[in-house]
Amino acid sequence: MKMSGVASRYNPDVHGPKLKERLMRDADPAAVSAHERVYQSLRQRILTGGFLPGKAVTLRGIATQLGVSPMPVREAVRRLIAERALELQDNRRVSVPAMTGPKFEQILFARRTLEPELAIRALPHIDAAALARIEALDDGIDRAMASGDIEGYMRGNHDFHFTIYRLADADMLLGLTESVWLQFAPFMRLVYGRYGTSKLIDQHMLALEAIRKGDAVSLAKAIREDIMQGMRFIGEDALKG
Amino acid sequence: MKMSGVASRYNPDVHGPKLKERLMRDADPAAVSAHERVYQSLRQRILTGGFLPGKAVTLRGIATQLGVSPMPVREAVRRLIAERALELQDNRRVSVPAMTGPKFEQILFARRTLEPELAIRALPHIDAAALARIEALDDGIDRAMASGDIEGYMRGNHDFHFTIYRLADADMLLGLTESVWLQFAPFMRLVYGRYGTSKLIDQHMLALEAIRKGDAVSLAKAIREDIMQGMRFIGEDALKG
DNA sequence: CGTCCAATAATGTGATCACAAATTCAAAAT
DNA sequence: ATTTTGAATTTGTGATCACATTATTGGACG
Repeated sequence: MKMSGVASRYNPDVHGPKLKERLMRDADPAAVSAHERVYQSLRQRILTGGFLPGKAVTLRGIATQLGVSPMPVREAVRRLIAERALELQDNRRVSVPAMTGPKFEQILFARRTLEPELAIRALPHIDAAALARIEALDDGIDRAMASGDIEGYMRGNHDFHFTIYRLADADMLLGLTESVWLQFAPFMRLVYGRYGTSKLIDQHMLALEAIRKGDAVSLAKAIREDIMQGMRFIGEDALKG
Repeated sequence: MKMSGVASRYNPDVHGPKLKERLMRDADPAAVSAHERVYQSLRQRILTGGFLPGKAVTLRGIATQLGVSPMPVREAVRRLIAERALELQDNRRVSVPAMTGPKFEQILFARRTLEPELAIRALPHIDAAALARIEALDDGIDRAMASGDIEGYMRGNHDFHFTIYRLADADMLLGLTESVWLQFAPFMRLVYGRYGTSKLIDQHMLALEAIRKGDAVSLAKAIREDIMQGMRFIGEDALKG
């Protein structure tokens, strides 16, 4: 077995306590740690609904899939547990937590409170270039919806919102909001998986219009209604089904 | 050197890859993992201002202090970084992050938004026994203030607020709020350390009164004003000094 | 054909090892 | 006396090992 390829890829064979010949470290100055890569990978997968809630996830399993040792996975998973994206069950197994009625309601409160605020703060910083990027993202969402690409839709929707929110230059509030998204995203996927994207309505038009006019009040309202529409869609179905 | 003592305490000497004779595991059914103990310990220390912002913290140093190997410390620290209680600097060092003007303002927004809501939700669940506990905590705060016990004051203040908030039965919002507290607590300590507790005013009277009356509006207002008073105290000083 | 139960495999946790990068510190040079 | 430099130490990261605990499997018994 040849097993060459990317230099930084993990290969169990060549390691050991007495190992003299180390694998090449890429001298890239912007090199990022393995657990950071694992974290980003898991995070993206959670946000696009790649894990079934309740289904146990194993450290060694992920490690093998991602081509790293179990160690960086442990750190990434620990981080995601802290962000409540993952849950440590009583039998020490890790999984995406299930949704409950009270939790759903609290998420809704947090979103309604935080996200319009972020949008309002972002508004003054949205220049023409940023607006173009956001519009392009919305086009991508429409395409994903039309072709029934659930994963693409979810990624686009996330990027649409957070491209705006990031411009608010409010790191601390942004962090809270990211944690909230990690907690409901897996459930969006469940619902969409059942009904497809045909029933989705692009609610972003009003938000874009408000941005173009520089109208903060309308923008906040548009974001709030986008949240309410999407979450009601989940809330009606997922909790009962 | 005798080095006996608690069975679960870590002793570097007796370990090794080939070790046959393992140290006794306590058969306690409620046994908690080492990284959980480390996490709670570090968390409490952060909340009472036990770390100087910006000052680097070393994994091995904490490990030695707490009598564990570096491994559980890594997991606990990773978790605290995710909660933004600690920060990973670009040189890979970890420390309590510094306060900035924008961050302070965002924390204030989050607190004003989340904590009155938690208090309102808690109110219906505060029975006589719970009220007595909360009053006892307030007495403890007064004693700590009178004796200039900064650490005791901070712990009491945290317990006062979170004993109420926990009764809201709103885990998700509680988690967001805990992250927020971890981010400003170290700074409270800095200010109090400079001026002592003499200037502190116990703002909890109004909150207790509102609880006794079952008046949600007054309770929310009292919490909001408690936050504003405490944070203004920090904001005026810490950012300029 | 379903139900226990023992044996086996897999998993999370804690510990140690190895190494590169960062920090520290002391001696040499200016 | 201050700066520079280079060696030695410290630190974070990734990997592997060991073990208790939890799942899973496979066959014996009803």
